[in-house]
Amino acid sequence: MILDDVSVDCVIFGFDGTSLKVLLHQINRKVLQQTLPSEITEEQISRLYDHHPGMLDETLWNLFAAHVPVDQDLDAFALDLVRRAIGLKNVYLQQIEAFGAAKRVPYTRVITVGYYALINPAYHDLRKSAIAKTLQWFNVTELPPLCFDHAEIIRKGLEKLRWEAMYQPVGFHLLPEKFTLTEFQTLYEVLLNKKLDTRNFRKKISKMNLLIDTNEKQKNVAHRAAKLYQFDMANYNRLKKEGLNFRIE
Amino acid sequence: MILDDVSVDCVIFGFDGTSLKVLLHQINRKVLQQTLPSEITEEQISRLYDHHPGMLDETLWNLFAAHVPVDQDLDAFALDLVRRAIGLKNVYLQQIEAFGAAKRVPYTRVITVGYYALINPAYHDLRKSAIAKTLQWFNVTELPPLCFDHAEIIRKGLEKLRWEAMYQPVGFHLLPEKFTLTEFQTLYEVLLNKKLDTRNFRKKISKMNLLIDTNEKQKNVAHRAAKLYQFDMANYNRLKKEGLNFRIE
DNA sequence: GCAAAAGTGTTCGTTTTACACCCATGT
DNA sequence: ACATGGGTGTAAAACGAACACTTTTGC
Repeated sequence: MILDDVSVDCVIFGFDGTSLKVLLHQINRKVLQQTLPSEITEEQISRLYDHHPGMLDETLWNLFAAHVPVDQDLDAFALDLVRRAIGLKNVYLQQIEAFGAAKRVPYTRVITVGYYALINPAYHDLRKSAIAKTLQWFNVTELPPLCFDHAEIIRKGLEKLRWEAMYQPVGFHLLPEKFTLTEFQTLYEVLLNKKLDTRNFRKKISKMNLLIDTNEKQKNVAHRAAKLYQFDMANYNRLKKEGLNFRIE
Repeated sequence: MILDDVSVDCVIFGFDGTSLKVLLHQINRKVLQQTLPSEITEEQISRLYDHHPGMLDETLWNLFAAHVPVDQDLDAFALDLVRRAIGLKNVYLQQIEAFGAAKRVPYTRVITVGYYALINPAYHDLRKSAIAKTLQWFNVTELPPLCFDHAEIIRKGLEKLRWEAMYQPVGFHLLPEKFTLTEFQTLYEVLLNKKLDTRNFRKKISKMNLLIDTNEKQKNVAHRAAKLYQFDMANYNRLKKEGLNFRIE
């Protein structure tokens, strides 16, 4: 059994080294069946379609959304949803907030809880996803027409991501496991939407002691190869207890 | 018609000049009828009671909560709820987040959206409230046994309030319209849970240009009377556009 | 005149900003 | 050898932390 009036919507953010992207999809009945929990009946799916005509509009794009099963925790269900969408675990997931305008979905009342996920697109072969054919990455600054209030959910998600990235090292979830300082800086320039001074940025980061030098370098680049670093989660947790305040702005 | 599986829970914070308080109440059937929207039938109230036995437990205290009417915006409904609880408008209200553990309410599935409201207790004669007899302010550090996951909602609300107070001047909503710098400092000491240096605090505040000197002073105090200030909302909005960053930590 | 809280400046160390050149690598 | 991005230090300014005494008021 699912709750007819409560859904979860996931904004999946990715960083390709240059710009911040959102993963969107277009939906059809077959895809919907794979996206929703297996216990859902044909009749329930039909009802969803009757209530969400926008879902079938081929000019509109969607976030990953599904109605919440009556017996599943909200957070756990949001994780499931991301897994079904892109076929992987270990995704960093945060709740954005609840969206509850009475008419956000026409014809029926659905309150949705927004989440955002951070992934590194290079890690994920989207062709393996069950709904691969309709998946596409969009630049956050150039979104296509979106279903329902999905544009608003993305806007709020982005606002929250920016905020969190400034005060907690969540940015690492958008990078490959091993990354260069330039990649790291570019990510923050994109998130904060402003240029940062390279020397000052590097000084700040290195004083934080949050990176492990892997002693590896980039390969096959047509310029001096950059050192590769890893995020030092263990040390971050240690320092956080002692009151470290991470801040990049 | 109300949604059986979606409710709103409001944490009402107040500051009495010394410590941060939460307004809680104990509930009975008569009170519940006044708290819920008028369209709700007797039969629906009975169902609520069947599903929420904790609500009638006289040893437990509650946040202000109600199920969401099918045709009302979530934010607007949360405001209504606060008004019904304490009988006033112009309350600062923020969403905390959605709480969706499958078993947060026993016997039935209810996802709740938490909000926090900031009020100044001196302004509000709680005796005028419809549910006055069961209302009580509790220190946030000395909460009584609470219904459901209300302790968790308060904890998260407090966390969010602290966070917002550090980076946005929301603290003003907890003070009287005219307040002294000492009151303002005490508020932030309570919110941040640490002592602040008076001279440095005053320097910082005055550099922000967010206070209007009312040219009034305290009266009938057994010591030098302090100047009274007002928050300069107009200037705050102007400065925010130019990129002021309010920060107290 | 005394108790109680209001109000005020300076010094010192830290952090932030601004800024320009040499280095390593692939072609 | 050249194009491309990687990597580094220093000086000046702004900011934050620490700290003690005088003023005003009611009793």
